[in-house]
Amino acid sequence: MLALADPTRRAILQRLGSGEARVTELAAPFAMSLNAVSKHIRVLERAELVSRRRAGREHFLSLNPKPLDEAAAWIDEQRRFWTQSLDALERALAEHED
Amino acid sequence: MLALADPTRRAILQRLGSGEARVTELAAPFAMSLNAVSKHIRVLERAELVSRRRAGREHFLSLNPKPLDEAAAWIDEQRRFWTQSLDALERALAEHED
DNA sequence: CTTTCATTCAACCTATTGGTTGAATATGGA
DNA sequence: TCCATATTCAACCAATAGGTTGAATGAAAG
Repeated sequence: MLALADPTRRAILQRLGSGEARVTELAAPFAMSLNAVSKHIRVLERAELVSRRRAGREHFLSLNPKPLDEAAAWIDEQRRFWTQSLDALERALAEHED
Repeated sequence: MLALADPTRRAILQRLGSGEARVTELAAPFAMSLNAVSKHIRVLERAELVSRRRAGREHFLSLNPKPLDEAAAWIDEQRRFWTQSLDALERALAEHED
């Protein structure tokens, strides 16, 4: 499963961009149960996108920066491909239009 | 649905990176029916990640470069967030270790 | 024409996803 | 000690995703 595929999870990541937060805080903005958000967090954890720090009964979540770099690398790689094929297309069109 | 979420679809995109291809060609490497691949292609089309050129009974698919730039922009934006919070974390750790 | 080839359409099946609710666990505070 | 709070666990449910097969469409080739 791709953890980034779900909009709720992307929103959670975005929220964590401005600092760590507890489960309850993360859940607050959403029109769904705390349990549902707890599950989403678990998915993000399994994907190693966030990490958890327990302090008594409160769990603080924060972003884990590593996998993002991998994602960016993947996109960059793809981009090279695409740009390449765009160039080829442009050349082809130029020839055709003469 | 996030079109990039499926590994088959990512493989198709990667294949299209080296030039346009027909449905049958795209389907060949996969251990699934032609129909299944045809469906994946439709998803990629709806997401405007690929476009189709019909020539007789053959359909040629090729990459559509626009949405990739959007994706890259999104990732870059996220990256800024993450880097930021990493810095904060490092500062916090430094203080703590004294 | 009839047949073959490239592709999609339509109906169907199963596993997974994203959600629910209710109970369990464990910490904190009166 | 007793109750409230923070969180997870477990069982369940509906919708969707990804696959299948078989028939339909439409172009090419004999």
